[in-house]
Amino acid sequence: MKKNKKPESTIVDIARELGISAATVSRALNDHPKISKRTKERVSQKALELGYRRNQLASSLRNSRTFTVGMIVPRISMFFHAEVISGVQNLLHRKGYNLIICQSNDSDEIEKELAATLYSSRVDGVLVASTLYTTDYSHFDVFVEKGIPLVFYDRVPVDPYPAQLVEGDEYRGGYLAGEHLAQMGCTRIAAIFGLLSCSLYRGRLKGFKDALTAYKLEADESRIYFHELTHENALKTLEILFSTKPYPDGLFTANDTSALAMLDFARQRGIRIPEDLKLVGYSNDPRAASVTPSITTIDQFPGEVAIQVVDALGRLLENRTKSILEEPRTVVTPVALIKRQSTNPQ
Amino acid sequence: MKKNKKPESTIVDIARELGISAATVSRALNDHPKISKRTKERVSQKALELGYRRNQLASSLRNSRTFTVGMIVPRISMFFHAEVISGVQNLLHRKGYNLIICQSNDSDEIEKELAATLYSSRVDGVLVASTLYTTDYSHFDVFVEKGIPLVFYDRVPVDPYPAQLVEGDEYRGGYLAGEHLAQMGCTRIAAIFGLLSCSLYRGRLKGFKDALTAYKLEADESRIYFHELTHENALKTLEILFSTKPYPDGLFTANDTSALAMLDFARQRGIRIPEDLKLVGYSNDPRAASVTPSITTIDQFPGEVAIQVVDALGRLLENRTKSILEEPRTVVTPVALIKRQSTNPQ
DNA sequence: CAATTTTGTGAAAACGTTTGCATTCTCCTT
DNA sequence: AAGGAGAATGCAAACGTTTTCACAAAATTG
Repeated sequence: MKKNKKPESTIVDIARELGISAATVSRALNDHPKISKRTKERVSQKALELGYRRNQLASSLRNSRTFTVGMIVPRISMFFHAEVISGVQNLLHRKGYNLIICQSNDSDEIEKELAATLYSSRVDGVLVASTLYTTDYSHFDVFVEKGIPLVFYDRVPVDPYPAQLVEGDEYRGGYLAGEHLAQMGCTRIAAIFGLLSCSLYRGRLKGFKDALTAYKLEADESRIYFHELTHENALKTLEILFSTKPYPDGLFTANDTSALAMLDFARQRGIRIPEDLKLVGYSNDPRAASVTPSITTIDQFPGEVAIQVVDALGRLLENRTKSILEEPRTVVTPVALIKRQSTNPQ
Repeated sequence: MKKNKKPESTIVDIARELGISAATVSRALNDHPKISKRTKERVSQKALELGYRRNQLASSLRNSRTFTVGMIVPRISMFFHAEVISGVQNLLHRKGYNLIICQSNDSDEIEKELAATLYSSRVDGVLVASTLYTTDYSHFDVFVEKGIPLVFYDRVPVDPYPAQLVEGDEYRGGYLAGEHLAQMGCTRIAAIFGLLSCSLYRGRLKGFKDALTAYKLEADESRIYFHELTHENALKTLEILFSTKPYPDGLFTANDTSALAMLDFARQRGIRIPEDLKLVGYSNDPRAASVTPSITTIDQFPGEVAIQVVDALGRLLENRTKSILEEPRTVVTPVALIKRQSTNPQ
């Protein structure tokens, strides 16, 4: 199937055919007020006829605006991130922006590389949920220096960084979880968090501890674990937690994958949930709703996060055209406790 | 925080500082063989010093290669698609390509728009899982005409279309499901499919019917339903299916969401699974594994789909540089039956 | 040592679009 | 009728890079 690729037609082609200048064609296509109605009609007619499509590259080069936004996420297929991406993409599309998606696979090396590529592509703005291990954010400096809108969300820099931040109310999430377990009568509460290098878990831990304190339960440090929140890691920790009596009667895991691991472990060891142990997860992963017993968890409202992220970006994009730069600002998105069977004594 | 955006430095700046020509700088940066080692070193040294980053726009405009691939999917957050996107993004990144993601939200109007935008952005290739309703594929003609690599996957054109196709083995998936239900002793087998406008369900239906026939079970048309596969729709259909005895003793749903709906319905109506009814879903959604009873389903190996898609695209991209165009070709990716509790009589 | 090849570099054009400024033409105004 | 205003368009430069062609200098050859 030999294809004779037609060459792309340009405004120059249109101009030639119509016997006018390329400048006029350009203005006509952009609905410039000084161009006569008649010319505009002739131009758009001819454009259609020749199958003309604007070359966005050339346009962007000239205007230094690409109408493209870059997004770096740790893993596209994680439920929360997939939802945020989906929301962001829809919102940006409405504003006439494209979205370049990159995933760091939670490697800060790759993250660096991606930042460089996005800069090369001269994106108009960048959205980042960084890796769990990013502590040095200097690979984003180039965007700050060049005044390119930069928004961090979810996993945000721990130390002050001159960019917009959109973060979940991690403290409240942790607090709600701890409070709920306390209210349900747990006294030996254990918890599993991710590494504290990541902003997420710092907040959750603090909120969790404060809740226990508020309920006159000392947070027992020996029952709090920190590691990457995978299914396997969770099982290992649970082995330890349930190796010596008294067993914990409440468990907060900082993601739902670990909570699901607890369910497996419980089934295998004959631990009854919620009777013997009450369980709270985090993220409101769809699986948490469909397992038996369903898992009490903290919803992060990814749709709302998407809205806030795009909103913050939008403000920056507008300000940039006015070349006013905004103060770094932090937006906190809500969380909510979703009560389910795993903490419900009937 | 007023920022004086530094202007971006260009190869011309480097050239000026070094007292050489821009052409030489360009060649040095691209590791052109004719440039002396010494010059290359001086250039890359100075580039680093000035914080130079290639302007990909200008480069692309000149070379008419953007190293960007566009991808149109119905919904980013659907499990299967999120997995494919994730795989594709990783593979493309390794090849030095960026990925622009677009979601059609299953609207063919939006799909059209997105195709036009991607063309405007002069992507080097396009990957498409079309909407459930796309029957007219002419908005992709522009890519075919201009010889831009185009790969359809998952939801592919039903009628012949001159592009590469990567589709799951839908026939086999349907067959495996029907066969398994038959082997487990079901005799009154019902099924719920999506609309037959979509390639997916045609294949699954045919395979399913053939399996029943092979097991001497006539496929009872009155027990086969077609509609958009949402939770609510499934419940409505189930109301009908379970309104008159004899009730079905086997059910195949063409996605897992509907299978989960069946689980809810069963719980509510006191139908025991698998004792009273055996259930097979499709897609191997993570929820299918974690519910009780866990749901037997068909895995589509999204990772493998990603590999095949990128492979097909890769061949096209290479051929394009040699300006040989490949015959349209169809690759079929495997599926597998994952047996779980919903069909397992202890 | 002259002739030839090789090596390294530069000048300029090109990619397709946008835009500041200039220009033409028409239509008023006094 | 001269001058001015306004409308519609054109000219040419610019965005930053790559590449063809040409050319000088250096190295090789006989």
